[in-house]
Amino acid sequence: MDRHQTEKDDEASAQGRPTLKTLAFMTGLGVTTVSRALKDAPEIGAETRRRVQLVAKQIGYRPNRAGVRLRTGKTNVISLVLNTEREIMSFVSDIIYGVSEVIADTPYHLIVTPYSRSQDPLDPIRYLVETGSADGVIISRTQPNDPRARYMLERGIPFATHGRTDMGLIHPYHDFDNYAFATEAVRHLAGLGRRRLALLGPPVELTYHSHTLNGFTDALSEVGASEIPFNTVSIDHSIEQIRMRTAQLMRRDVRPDGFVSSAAAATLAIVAGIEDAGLKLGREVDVVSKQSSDLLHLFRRELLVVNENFRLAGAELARSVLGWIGGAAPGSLQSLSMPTEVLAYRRPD
Amino acid sequence: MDRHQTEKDDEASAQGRPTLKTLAFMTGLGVTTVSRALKDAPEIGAETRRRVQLVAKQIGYRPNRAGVRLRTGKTNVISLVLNTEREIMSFVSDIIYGVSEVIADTPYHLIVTPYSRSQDPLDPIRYLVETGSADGVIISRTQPNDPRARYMLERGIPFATHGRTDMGLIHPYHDFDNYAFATEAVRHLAGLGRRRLALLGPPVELTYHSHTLNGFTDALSEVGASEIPFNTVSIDHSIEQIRMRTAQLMRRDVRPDGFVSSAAAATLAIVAGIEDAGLKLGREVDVVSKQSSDLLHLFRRELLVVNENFRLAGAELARSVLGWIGGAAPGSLQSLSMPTEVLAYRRPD
DNA sequence: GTGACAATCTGTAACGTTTCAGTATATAGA
DNA sequence: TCTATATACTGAAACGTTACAGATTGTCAC
Repeated sequence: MDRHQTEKDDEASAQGRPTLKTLAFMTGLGVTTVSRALKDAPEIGAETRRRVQLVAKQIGYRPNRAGVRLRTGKTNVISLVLNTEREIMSFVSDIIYGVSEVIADTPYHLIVTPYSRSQDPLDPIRYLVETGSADGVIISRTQPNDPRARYMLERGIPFATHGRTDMGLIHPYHDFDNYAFATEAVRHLAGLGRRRLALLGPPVELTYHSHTLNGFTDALSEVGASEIPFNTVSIDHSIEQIRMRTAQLMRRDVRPDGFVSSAAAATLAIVAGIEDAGLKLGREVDVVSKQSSDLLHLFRRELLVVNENFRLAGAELARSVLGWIGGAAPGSLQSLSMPTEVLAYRRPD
Repeated sequence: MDRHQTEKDDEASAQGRPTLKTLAFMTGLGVTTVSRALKDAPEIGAETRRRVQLVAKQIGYRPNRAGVRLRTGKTNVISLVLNTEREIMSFVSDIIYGVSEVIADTPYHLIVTPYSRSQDPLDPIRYLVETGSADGVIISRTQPNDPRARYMLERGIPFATHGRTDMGLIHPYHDFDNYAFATEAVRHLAGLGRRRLALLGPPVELTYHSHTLNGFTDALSEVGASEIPFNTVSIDHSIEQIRMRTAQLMRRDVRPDGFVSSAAAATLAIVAGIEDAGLKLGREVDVVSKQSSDLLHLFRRELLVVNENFRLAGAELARSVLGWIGGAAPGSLQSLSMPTEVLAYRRPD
């Protein structure tokens, strides 16, 4: 009666990582029972369940990921897809930490899937989907009509986008309200008496370009200010390019007396350009900039800043993907983060 | 004679991702033969090999990672272990890209394994080793006597450290020559007539603390300058802390007329502190700083900078780990990166 | 005492791969 | 013609897990 074991079970006592077989041997149960007991299946007796779980904890049993993955197809992997050339530096670091924070006490691992300038952004996505390498995907640099989102939606693989799309398709996203950022920025500049404003925004292909631009122009007409076009560059351009163009612009007859900038590094370049042209921040011109870490006010105290929290974005995106994987409705996994009011660390008076 | 198949093989034609079975069915060979043909095993006929590889390419066969991993234990994963609180921002981003660059055309995936302040740094390593989650590991924030390196060396898992250890144990590393950085920095400051120098270095527990400090003090005596102690803070401290301490220091009677700073963000804080005390960079005091992205000269043109290339570090570290996995001698996988000469973007004259 | 039924537990097969121990054929040597 | 050997291929087993389809109890109504 207590001789249930087959001869093979004895091997289970061999050293190495404990498996279900080890647990089965130790508890005198079958591997099936052990497997089910560990996941609280209903047809397992309460005492058995407790016993198995106790032993499992004691010997530090951890399910073999390859075994689970092979059998079930579940990878327990979230992939973060990043552009290795154009991504904002602090974005990469913070979003990774945000994601990590959320998946820390889940069985999920985070894998980073990079793609470079030259590649079709769809390439890494195709790879992930075709090889079934991840249960969920996070993408950034979202476009209004984003082939990646469409592709993943078609294949039914859970994902979340940093930034919204505009294709009439529903999927999880997290976005910063760049419309609100731009309007706030313009209003603030107007409050300082600035009347001719220039915008250094994201590149046209990204969705938040139009969000930012719309906020900018709407607020311009609201406050009765005018735009000095500055769309030969975007925050994707090099520091040197932006600096040079800014200096050119500031040497014109009609030059802006205010800037709105969508990224901190670009703001450094704008300020350098302004100073190259012999003008002074806070005197001839003011700049409102987004930043993701609290450093711009050290750069020039006259800078006006709005904070965008990428770590929070990472956490939200991770929560969204996990939610979708867990069966939640994609439409319920969308979030928008509001900008803080414009922060002036020290206004000259 | 052409009826080798068992009844089961017919299933192979079912849709879904192609497997070895699919290939075996299509080529009329056994799965073993296909498996061996794909990895250029010697006992496979030349024509068969070519035929199998052609078909495999045509239908886009990709080995199932879970299958390989389960059978062989090979994960094809490199894990980058990061501290989610203390890591330098640009370090995270650049090192990831550097690693990605190297593993791009290998079967390896990069997984990011985070740990937080509260945790024992050994925890994530133990997890990786115990669960066999990675074939190779990259760690940063290396200490002279680093329990993580010792642990991995004992278990025989390939790894590389960013920074050297000092335990008499041999393992791959990549390091920036911080001794050379500090000596160069001091010499340059001395060349500008600076005589009382302060060092804002890494925290004491990291190996490159003493490298930096030794370079600093050695060069001090070489040029006959003296040290103003500034070791109540390190580059790990918050911007606010560093700023405050710097301002305190600069208001003393004997204050430094030169700083050496090991990190760009810390340098921003130092400069802010200097200016808080009513002094001017380039006049009363000069600062030499390491930076990893080319932004400090925009901040204050008087800053003197030395570049440390983290992307290259990432690439080197990845190459080292892959090399070790591939059977190279750990001692042959060590590299040291020399600092550029101190760059002054524009010296006031 | 029998049958029905629920409550627990179990072995087998399969996921895709590689390794092991072969098998079949051809070639060569005697 | 026979044996030995090299060449080219093969099936079965195993890695650790879960799903499926039972199997073994005990309880209860009749």
